[in-house]
Amino acid sequence: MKNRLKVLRAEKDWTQADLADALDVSRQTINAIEKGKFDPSLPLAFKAARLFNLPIEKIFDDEYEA
Amino acid sequence: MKNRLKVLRAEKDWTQADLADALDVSRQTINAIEKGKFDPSLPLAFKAARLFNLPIEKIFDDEYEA
DNA sequence: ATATAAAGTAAATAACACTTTACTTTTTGT
DNA sequence: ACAAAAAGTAAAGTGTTATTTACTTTATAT
Repeated sequence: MKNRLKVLRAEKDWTQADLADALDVSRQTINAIEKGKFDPSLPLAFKAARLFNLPIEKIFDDEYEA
Repeated sequence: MKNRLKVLRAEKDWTQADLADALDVSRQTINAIEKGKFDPSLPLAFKAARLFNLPIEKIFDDEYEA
């Protein structure tokens, strides 16, 4: 699943480590999600949505298949 | 995490099995999610949102802690 | 150019989403 | 009351999300 975390981070001038701290996950988790290695859990997606004050759908992009 | 699946199902007069079929998961998975035993994955949440034509936040309710 | 910060990557492990099978309890209809 | 459908529950197993530690590569600043 694609996401706009890198852009949203850039807008706030945050490093991956900054975002990781804000979301209470490891820096590697942020990196893996940004690189599309795996999808965040729903609670983590909610946390990101609250942090950026955006709906989940405006951060994560589920281009649906079948 | 709370959710409104039971109500949304009722509005369409669907059983847990009907919803499970529509979302391509097992009936037990629907039951467990409805009973709050675990949270759906983000892709499954997106699928439910599409099915009910609602934003994720209108189906799942993450009352945030800390 | 070189030091430093940031980002990328990888392996091992832990935690959780989801499945299958199977059984019990509750609800609904006649 | 009774049968049938729906919902609830549980255990064992699989795959994925997320963690930690640690190392390499890329970007930034002086």
